[in-house]
Amino acid sequence: MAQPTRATPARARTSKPRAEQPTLRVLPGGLASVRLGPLQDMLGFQLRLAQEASFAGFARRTGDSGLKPGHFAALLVIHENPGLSQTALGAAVGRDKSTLTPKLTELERRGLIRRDRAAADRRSYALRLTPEGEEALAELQRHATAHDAALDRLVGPENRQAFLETLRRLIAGLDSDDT
Amino acid sequence: MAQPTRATPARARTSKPRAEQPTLRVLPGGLASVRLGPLQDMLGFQLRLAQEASFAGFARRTGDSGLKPGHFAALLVIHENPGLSQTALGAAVGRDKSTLTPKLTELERRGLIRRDRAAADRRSYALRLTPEGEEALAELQRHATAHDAALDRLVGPENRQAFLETLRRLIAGLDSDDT
DNA sequence: CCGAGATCGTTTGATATCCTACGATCTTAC
DNA sequence: GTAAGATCGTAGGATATCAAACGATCTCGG
Repeated sequence: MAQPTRATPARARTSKPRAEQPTLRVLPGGLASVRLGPLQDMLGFQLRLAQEASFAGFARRTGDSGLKPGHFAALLVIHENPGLSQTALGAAVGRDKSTLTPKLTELERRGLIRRDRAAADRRSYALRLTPEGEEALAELQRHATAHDAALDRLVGPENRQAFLETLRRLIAGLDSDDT
Repeated sequence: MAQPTRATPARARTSKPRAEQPTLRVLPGGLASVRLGPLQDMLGFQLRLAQEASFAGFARRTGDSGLKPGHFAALLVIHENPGLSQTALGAAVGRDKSTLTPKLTELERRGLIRRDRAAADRRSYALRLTPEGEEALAELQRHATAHDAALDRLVGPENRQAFLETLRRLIAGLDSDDT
């Protein structure tokens, strides 16, 4: 790759490695003392860590059922929009349709959803929750509510709305173009 | 901000599917009109979308080099902590050591890093950037700075610090236990 | 010293995800 | 009507990720 333009203005930023330290101890135990440098203050990096922590927290709550955040989102959207297609569901939850295929196959196998051929368009499926699906959703909803309450406590209830709006601005603003 | 006591005491029941609609049209084009229900206000869900949008935005900027956010984080941490081990790097950037193996192999193949056997512990590698690695890092740093500036504009410079701290609270608070 | 247990990096296996390709079907321009 | 093009769900390939298991090596108690 190395394109020609790479005329080495280099050096530039990234702070220096703090003059030859004695090899910097990265303790055996696990940890600590690893400098993150600029990363420590980059929104994108912290956003990733926060998202993963949230995902793990949710998964921890629902661990036993084997249903993860993604399943919850799918069941919820199907519940809210009975009869929608797989493609529409994917767009709503932000996943490619091909990613949903195996997920929905599994939810169907578990008896949580039905995939009826849409009368109006025989290529697509009309997704619906079965009674068992509604039940599973209610159960997940309980975990989700508890999880969101935990997030709320950390965010600070008084900041919740502003935080949410900031996230939405990021989502909308990065939707496929930036400067 | 607005948080009238958590206005929505949880509409408890995932709101109803709006009595049998005429099958709810999910337009062909790309659509819209898909109700997200409670998902719309869940921090975890919006956090995921925001993180993915940010990742995509960064990747779009560095697309040509083939270096993604993960590579940037790795190069930066190595730069900041020359000589650290793969395990320590993984802990710092939040990735399992086994995930880094192929990534580092590639960075080495590209000549961006060196993996010297650590004198003190011949099981581990002492990671360092090569001059080419420093150069690549500087280039990525430019993209990262631009990207973060874009995020800044969306977050609102005056909210940046608070937003960052909120993310850190979430990360720390969910670190492996909640209620 | 010496052996038990821990840790390092790798390998392998399981998911998750995207993209591209594909057959079936729908829509639309003629 | 009909044929070209778009879209639906699926299959396959590529990458990313974690967890478990493994050989090599280190550490520590005796």
